Amino acid sequence: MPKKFQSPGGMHDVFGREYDYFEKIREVVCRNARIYGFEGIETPIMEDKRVFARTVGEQTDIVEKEMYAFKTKGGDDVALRPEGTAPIMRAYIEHSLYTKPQPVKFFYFKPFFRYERSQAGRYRQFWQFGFEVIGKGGPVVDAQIIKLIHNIFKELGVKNVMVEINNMGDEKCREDFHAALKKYLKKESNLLCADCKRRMKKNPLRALDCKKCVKIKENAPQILDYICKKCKEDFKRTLEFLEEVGVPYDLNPFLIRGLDYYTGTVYEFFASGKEEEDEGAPLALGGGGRYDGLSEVLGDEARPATGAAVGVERTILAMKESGFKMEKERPQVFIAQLGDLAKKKSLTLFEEFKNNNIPVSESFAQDSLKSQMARAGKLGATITIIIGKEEAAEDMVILRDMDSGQQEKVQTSETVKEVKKRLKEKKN
RNA sequence: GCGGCCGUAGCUUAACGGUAAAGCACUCGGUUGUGGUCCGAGAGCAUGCGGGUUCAAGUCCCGUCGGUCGCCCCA
Repeated sequence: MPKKFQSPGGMHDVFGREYDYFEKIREVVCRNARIYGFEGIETPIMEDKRVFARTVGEQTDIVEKEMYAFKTKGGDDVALRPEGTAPIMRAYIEHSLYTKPQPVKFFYFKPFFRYERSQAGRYRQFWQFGFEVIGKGGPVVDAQIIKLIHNIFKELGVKNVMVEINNMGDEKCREDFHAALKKYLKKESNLLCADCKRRMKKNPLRALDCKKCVKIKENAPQILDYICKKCKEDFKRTLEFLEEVGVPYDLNPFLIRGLDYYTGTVYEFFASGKEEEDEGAPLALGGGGRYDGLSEVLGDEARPATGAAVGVERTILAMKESGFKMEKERPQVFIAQLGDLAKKKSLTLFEEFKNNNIPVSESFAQDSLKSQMARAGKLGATITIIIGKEEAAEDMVILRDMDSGQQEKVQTSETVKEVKKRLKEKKN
């Protein structure tokens, strides 16, 4: 008995309705990205492992336990990309893109890989779209990317999108804050839940984001009191720009991003979907921020940079929750044929429609008219062209209005013209 | 990596420990060449996989793989 194969764990086939969602999002993203002056970029699906280890952070879960890393036959350590920013920075440096007019703006829409237990909106192969602006930056750029993503969500019908924003400070001010926070947490450790006590060492910042440890937040040192003048000024201006373009945001002084390369302003997008108080934290749709230090980690000069990425599967979840209706593209015209001569004429006619940019469906592989009509009905065709033996012989076709059932014979040569006319009438 | 729940046809679900069913979907019919309704028929390598208990396992037990939810973390 043949064994049935399954797709690898946490990875899915995308087709049918799901594919329609993907295509819709891709279309909206690409169009908006172009308008905002982003160019597309494709980087290899894998990179030298160090590209991620150094940038994302050796201590992060992504690098420590979630990377699909392996040795090639040649002995190179490579990893399937777990995220999109580091590869793009690598490409920027490798191709000396700082010799281009700055900043360089890239967008992408592609799959990423992280080896972890799958869960709602979390897969081992997942898709993200994202934007990166490298070489020249400033608060206005951050605000514009947030606005861009906000627009995309709006166009995709995702309701109740919330932006949470914070400033993590640059490396220097962050260090001061970390020290102060650690000291505080140590002193107040009796307020911490068991989980937070455990993560004290590795990730003390998480305590501030913990739902159980509410009390600890009250007197905790705030990052915003520790960041330097420049960070503070940048942050303030970003917020002003956001107000200018009408993007509502929540200041979240406890927002922390999981990747090491972030500096300064950071933000995450949430869709608050159905409000159910005691449910877990709403799923983050995406996030981003400044990463001015990244280029140096990869061995280049300092380059101001900022970017954001959004999860496609999570966006689809949010679209569905928001009641977004995927309107299926229905064929307007269907060609049904009967007999060999009619089949030949159908092929020619099909090409003629194609040349006129009118999408046409067919089921040439089926011979019985009945099943072809059934197919046309199922697809939702507006007009069906029927070419029977008789019609083929006299060089005519039947146009059938699928709603009213009315039929009319026209010359084969007039078919496209007549169909166009009818479709137009239908629209009005 | 850890814990809860789940795994029967393409899909949604039945089956007291005793012959594995139904609906939807699919294909074909309901006389010569006409769909979305109706009627009929057909087809389908279905109990995820491997062990165990039992006269007998879809059903109970163990393992494993997958899914799902949560933890961790994150998109």
